Amino acid sequence: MAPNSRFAVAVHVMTALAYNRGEWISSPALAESVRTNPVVIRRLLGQLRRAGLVRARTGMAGGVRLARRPESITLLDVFRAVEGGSPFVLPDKPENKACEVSCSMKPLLASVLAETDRAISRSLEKTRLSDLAREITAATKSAHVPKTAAVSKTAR
Amino acid sequence: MAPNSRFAVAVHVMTALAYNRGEWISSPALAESVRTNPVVIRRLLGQLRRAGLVRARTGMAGGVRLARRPESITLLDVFRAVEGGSPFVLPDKPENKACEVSCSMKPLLASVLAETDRAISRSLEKTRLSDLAREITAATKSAHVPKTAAVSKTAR
DNA sequence: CGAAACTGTATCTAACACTATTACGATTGG
DNA sequence: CCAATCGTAATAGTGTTAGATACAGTTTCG
Repeated sequence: MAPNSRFAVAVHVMTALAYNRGEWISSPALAESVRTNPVVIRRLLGQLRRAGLVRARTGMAGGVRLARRPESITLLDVFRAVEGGSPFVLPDKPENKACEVSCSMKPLLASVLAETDRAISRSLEKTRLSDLAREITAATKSAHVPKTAAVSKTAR
Repeated sequence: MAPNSRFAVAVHVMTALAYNRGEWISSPALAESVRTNPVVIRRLLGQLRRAGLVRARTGMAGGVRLARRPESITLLDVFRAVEGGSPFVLPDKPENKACEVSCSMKPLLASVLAETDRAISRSLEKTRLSDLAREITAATKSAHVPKTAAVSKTAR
């Protein structure tokens, strides 16, 4: 799979949980929806669980559901849970003391990257899981589908 | 070094060139400022050159200088030149036709990531190379330094 | 009770990306 | 001619990620 698809997969999973609000969904079911391995999903769910975004239940008929209302969870919450921090990093090389540019660079870069992070955060916090779930409902309705009705919502 | 430090190094290099406006700076000199290998710098400069941001001159006393005025180059130009596109990617797995969420996910994610990219772009295009060069001048002045004056501006 | 279906980890592997380094041909100035 | 440079190729080492198998602990249900 693509490298660094964690955020995309996390949004997919969280949206599926929001769409199936209240139900306990298993990692194999989510894995089929994402088309990946259940363990990959469980690893991701571990991060989301430790961030307080989902609750898990063990045992048969176990699975995962959102820990909070989908209206109160934004993509920024998901992003923070699964991506450590900035997608860009500062090299941690020591500065070259003989060079004026090198000596001033670190704080300069830090402020640039911090501003970029703020921009990303502001963008992501505009979208809530409830928005995405609603869009899926709309897209599904507009598609000329349900003859069999009551399709398994995620898969299986 | 840190993975994905290309953007940070590119900003460092371009700022150094803006600070030494008009002069031809060699890749070994830039490499000392960044504390990395000259070839790493030359590879990066290749991307910046193909993007029309710098000009190179071969031969002894060769090197690189900005191709345009530092006032007309923003960090977005630098970003576009060295980072392909979005820091996040969509997995290219086929969707699960039996799942409503999976079927609607790709366009949804695409629009979310596109909006994030726009936010990053708007943030980066606010800063011009001339801004950074000026900040280095200010930082260097405020430091209680020049007794020896006329320090080699980059290094060596 | 016992089988079945989960979660949560640990571990291993293969693929991939990135940095660093060495090497070499071509170019240019002194 | 010689030295310093660019541009590029080839290679090695490192780190990250997804995928996959395995297994202990938990819970439901017949």
